[in-house]
Amino acid sequence: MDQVTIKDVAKEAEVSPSTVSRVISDSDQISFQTKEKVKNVMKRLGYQPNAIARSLVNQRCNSLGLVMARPTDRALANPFFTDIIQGIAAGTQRENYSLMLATAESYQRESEEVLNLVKTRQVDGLILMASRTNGELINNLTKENYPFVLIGRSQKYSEIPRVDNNNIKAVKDAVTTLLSLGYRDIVFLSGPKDFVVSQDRLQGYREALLEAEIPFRPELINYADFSYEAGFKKARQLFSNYQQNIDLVFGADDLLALGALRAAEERGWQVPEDIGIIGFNDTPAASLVHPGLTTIKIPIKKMGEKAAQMLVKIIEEESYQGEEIIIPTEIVWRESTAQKE
Amino acid sequence: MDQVTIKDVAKEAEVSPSTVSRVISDSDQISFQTKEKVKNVMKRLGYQPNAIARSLVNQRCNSLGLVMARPTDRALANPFFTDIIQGIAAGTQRENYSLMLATAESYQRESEEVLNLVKTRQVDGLILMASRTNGELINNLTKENYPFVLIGRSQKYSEIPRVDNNNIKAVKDAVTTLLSLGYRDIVFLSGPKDFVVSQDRLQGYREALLEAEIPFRPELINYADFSYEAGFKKARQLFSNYQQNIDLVFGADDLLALGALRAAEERGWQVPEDIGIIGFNDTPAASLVHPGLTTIKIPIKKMGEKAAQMLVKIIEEESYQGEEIIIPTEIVWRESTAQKE
DNA sequence: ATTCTTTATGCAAACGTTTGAGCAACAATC
DNA sequence: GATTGTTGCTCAAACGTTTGCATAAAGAAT
Repeated sequence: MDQVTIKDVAKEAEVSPSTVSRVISDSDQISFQTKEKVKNVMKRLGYQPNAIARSLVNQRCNSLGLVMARPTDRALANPFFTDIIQGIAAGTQRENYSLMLATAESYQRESEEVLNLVKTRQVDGLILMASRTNGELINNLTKENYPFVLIGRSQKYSEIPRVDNNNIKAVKDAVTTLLSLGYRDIVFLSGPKDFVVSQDRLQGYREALLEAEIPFRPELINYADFSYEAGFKKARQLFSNYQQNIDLVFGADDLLALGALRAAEERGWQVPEDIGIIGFNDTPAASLVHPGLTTIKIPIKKMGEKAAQMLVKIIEEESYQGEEIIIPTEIVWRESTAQKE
Repeated sequence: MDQVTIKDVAKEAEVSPSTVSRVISDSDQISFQTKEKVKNVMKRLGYQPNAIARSLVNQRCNSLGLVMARPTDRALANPFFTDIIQGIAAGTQRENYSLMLATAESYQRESEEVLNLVKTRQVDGLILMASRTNGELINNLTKENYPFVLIGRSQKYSEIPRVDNNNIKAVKDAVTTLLSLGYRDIVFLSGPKDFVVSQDRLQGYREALLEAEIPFRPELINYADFSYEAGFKKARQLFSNYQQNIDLVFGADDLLALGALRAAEERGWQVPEDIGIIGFNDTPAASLVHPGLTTIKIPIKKMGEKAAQMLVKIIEEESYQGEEIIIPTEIVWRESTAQKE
């Protein structure tokens, strides 16, 4: 319980504290014999350098901060949350840093938490989730030249260290492939308009149609919250309005797609025979439902790892200012889509 | 970027650093006028006390450590993980502590990570997940009187600060109710034998039968990994072996129950008409499948909060040694079970 | 024998706080 | 006018490290 300090080790080994310190850092100013002697004592006493004291003199604490809002829209945050944290934790660890996790009740308070961490010097840098991240905050951090990395995309700030996936391309590629499978009348079930992800995914859809020279039908674009219920309701309504003229539902999130799946089932439509369905994110549930949901998988964990890695590099390498890393996505084909004859 | 220190504030306010410090702690040794003057300067310079320096002198860093293994059995960890972290984070924050998150690749390395955090004094106390937590580790921490709280239950060590739910009672109550609904031949799909949760849940099942004086049929007890696939395979096999003689499947985890649901569907059995199904944990997917899965919900988030709260109390109150907090569970009735006529 | 290098170590200051002890200045008591 | 008490502040040590500089010892070069 009582802490063994460098002085205890020094006394026991009959050297000065500075010598012990230099043994720890494996300085070549210390003779082999002394090193051995000191190392033995350290082991015997179970000595571990006090990280706090170290941080104080080094002016660096070897820890990264992750700030996440934990608001009510749990549905969106959930699968993402797990993987992103795991990834970041893994990356952080690999770089021999610690991870401080701060959460905030709201997006607004998120900034306060961030600033608190920063100002009190509890972390050397920050990983921020882009979802709706406060623009002012990012501005401030940039201005102060404070190390940070963004996960995701913030519309207003493009020249910023970040790791992301290309939502536009992911959807565009998927839709293009779906068109080649024979689908033509594709409903797009988008998330809320004010999310950058929503806008990007929708754009991918439009670009694919444009390229394939398929006329764009505005009534097929629909907005809903990122939730199962919202997807269900919207899909049900769509199905009854346009039943003759749609053959696939593209959900901008798996939850939306799962809602649509349920709506199809309710209507007695066979999936994929009567209508195809595709989602986004490869939520765990996507593989558990029946038929399995075709979806687009983002390697979220890897994104977290990359972010941590990049942040450490920004912190440690004076000249490195960060970059934009785009992680490729992948379509996971399951039974909810098929080749149309 | 450059840090504003207490000395800068002192100089600017024409007082000594100690005075500034006492203003921060709102000591009554400082006059109202001086306090105001100093506070103004602090605000003007944007001063925030350096947490590291503070920790060094206080011998306390105001942060809690959470160590989690992130092994391959992602399925089990997943829904739990999210909520537990959110809860712990919320609790930690409310107590004005920070949260350090360390993950380990394996259960074995979990101990190393823990000891590292502890020895280097990066945290004031630990929250441990019980799943398979290393017994030796717990022994050591207890012996050293190092503050920690366990979430879940470790069989060997009962007199330990922890927050948990009562798995035995939860299952027993559920089974008792199910019996009263008319179910009688209940398959129990257990998790791996070496998990304490598995054993407890199974025991709840047996106690309920015993109390209702229903003969125990050993062939109805089956073990599987906590996974969807394992549940599916086991259930499929059971269904073909005992199709006349079972009317409900109790999955010790939602994934197992979902697998069983799928197996029933494959066989063309109607749920709940032909067979009832119940799970455990109220995984997000439980409400997304059709029919909705009846399940037992643990308020995981609340458990995390309680754990954080208790840990802080242990740290701060000399005399308080912690306690055992049992959080009640709740049955969530959905369509996969019904009153049998 | 003297000076110069080299090697191995110790000294002391610094990092930014907190806090017990000390001390002026003034008021209250006799 | 001396004594005591109170108020409001400052001084300096301490927390456990790291690191630039000084220095002692030993050997090499003159």
